[in-house]
Amino acid sequence: MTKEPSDIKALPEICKSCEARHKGICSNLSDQDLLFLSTQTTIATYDKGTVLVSEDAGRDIHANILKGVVKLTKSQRNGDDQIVGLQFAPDFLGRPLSDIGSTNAVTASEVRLCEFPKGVLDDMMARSPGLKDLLFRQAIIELEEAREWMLTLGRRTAKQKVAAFLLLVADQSDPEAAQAATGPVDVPIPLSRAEVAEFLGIKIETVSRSFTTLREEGMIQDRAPRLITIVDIAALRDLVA
Amino acid sequence: MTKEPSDIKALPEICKSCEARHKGICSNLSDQDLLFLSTQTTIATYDKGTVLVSEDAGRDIHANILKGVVKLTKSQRNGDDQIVGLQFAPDFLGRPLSDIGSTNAVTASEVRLCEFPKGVLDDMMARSPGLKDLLFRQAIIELEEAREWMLTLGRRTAKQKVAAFLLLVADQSDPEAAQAATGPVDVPIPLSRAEVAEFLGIKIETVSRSFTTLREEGMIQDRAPRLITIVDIAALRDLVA
DNA sequence: CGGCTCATTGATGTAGCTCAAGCCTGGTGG
DNA sequence: CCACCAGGCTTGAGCTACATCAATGAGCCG
Repeated sequence: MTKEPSDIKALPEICKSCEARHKGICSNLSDQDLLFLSTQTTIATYDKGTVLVSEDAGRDIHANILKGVVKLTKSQRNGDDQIVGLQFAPDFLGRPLSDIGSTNAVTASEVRLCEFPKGVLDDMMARSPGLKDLLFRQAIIELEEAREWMLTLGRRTAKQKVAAFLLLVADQSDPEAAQAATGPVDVPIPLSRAEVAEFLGIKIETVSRSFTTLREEGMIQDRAPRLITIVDIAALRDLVA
Repeated sequence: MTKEPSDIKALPEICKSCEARHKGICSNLSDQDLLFLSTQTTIATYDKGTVLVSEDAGRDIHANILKGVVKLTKSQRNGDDQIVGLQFAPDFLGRPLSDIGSTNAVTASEVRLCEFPKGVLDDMMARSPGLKDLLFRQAIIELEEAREWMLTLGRRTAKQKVAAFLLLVADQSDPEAAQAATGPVDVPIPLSRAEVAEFLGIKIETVSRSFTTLREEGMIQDRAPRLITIVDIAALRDLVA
């Protein structure tokens, strides 16, 4: 982990080019609120595999994701975890009401964060109702996504699960191409096979077999390790039903 | 469906004994806000199987649940649905930011609601920030519950799924007994076998077999149709891991 | 080059699905 | 009051998708 203290005067440098300023949580802050917030934040980069939020590890980061992918997980006593969601830039990461729940957050790649100290978030929410609205909105979006994923976990075959995963990632990495009715889409896969398995509730071998089936059927092609292209995204969408 | 217009002067009658007044969404309203709200609400009772919220049926009720059980569902084009959550009194039912998502709500029993007209909720949220906080809080709680259920859907066997369902219902219908470390708990089952199957992502026959296995193992006993007793709730909890 | 980790592939086992037959329970009508 | 029927639940017999166990291959780094 490396830290770079944010320079108070450097607001434009930090925030101007920041996605969170435009699409994320900061988009609704007044200039002076943003200036104040920027004096409180720390930019930090974490290696893959770092625990960012965990009840029993006592970590509870609140931050905007600037770069990278964070996986949200739930654990059982027996040891095997379930990935319950992924977060990408410029999502807000952290538990607004941190007394509730026991979801953990772990980096799935190198991740760069813009962190708020615990407590500053609450102050800002009290001060700027627009911020609270945005967090409320994100919570509702995440709730919908979670419920949508329950469909994938409960009602779909392994092949459909992998297809759903590819669509999710495609939509994240290249929204325009993914929304298009047709045409190939290049998709970087942000997770290892083991992590995909954890996300889909199946075993790693089954993930692998599903990938090769999709490849044999011409729906996807391998470009490089961790990079595939979806040949016909409409067909893939169709498969998921 | 039957309707009873709420009497403006009858605030005490309607709200005093209402769970929502104490534990639910109304608990944070001032007396005059509550009085105003009560002039806008309608008490209504719906038969089992009534669609309360559905994007494409054009229904979008906002209400407190006074009695009964509501199931939240997601549909696929292929026709088979997934129940993604249950709601009980005195939960708030409805989509605070109704532009997001496509979850449906259908009554699983006879249900009595205290309905707000669409729009009044937004007014009240703007007027009473405490109300917004409560809705925010409920959204986060539901998000955690959804993610917890993803564990059940993705990582557990049929028997464990049924056990998890019984624990969920027990905790809902008799929290004190369900929290207790030991002792039998009577649990009314609010769903048909078909609905339980839809909730757990398994087939109805498998639900049935799991029930009989649990019965044979002495973990549960049949009391009546739709009423079982959990003989040893700690053991059941243990099973789920 | 040897020793990693990660991914693929094959062979076999099994939980849960499918298909199909009873069986209660409650309602309806003679 | 009983006979009948319909819908929901249970049980059985076989099948299939995925898990498990095990071996091999491909990139990567010391």
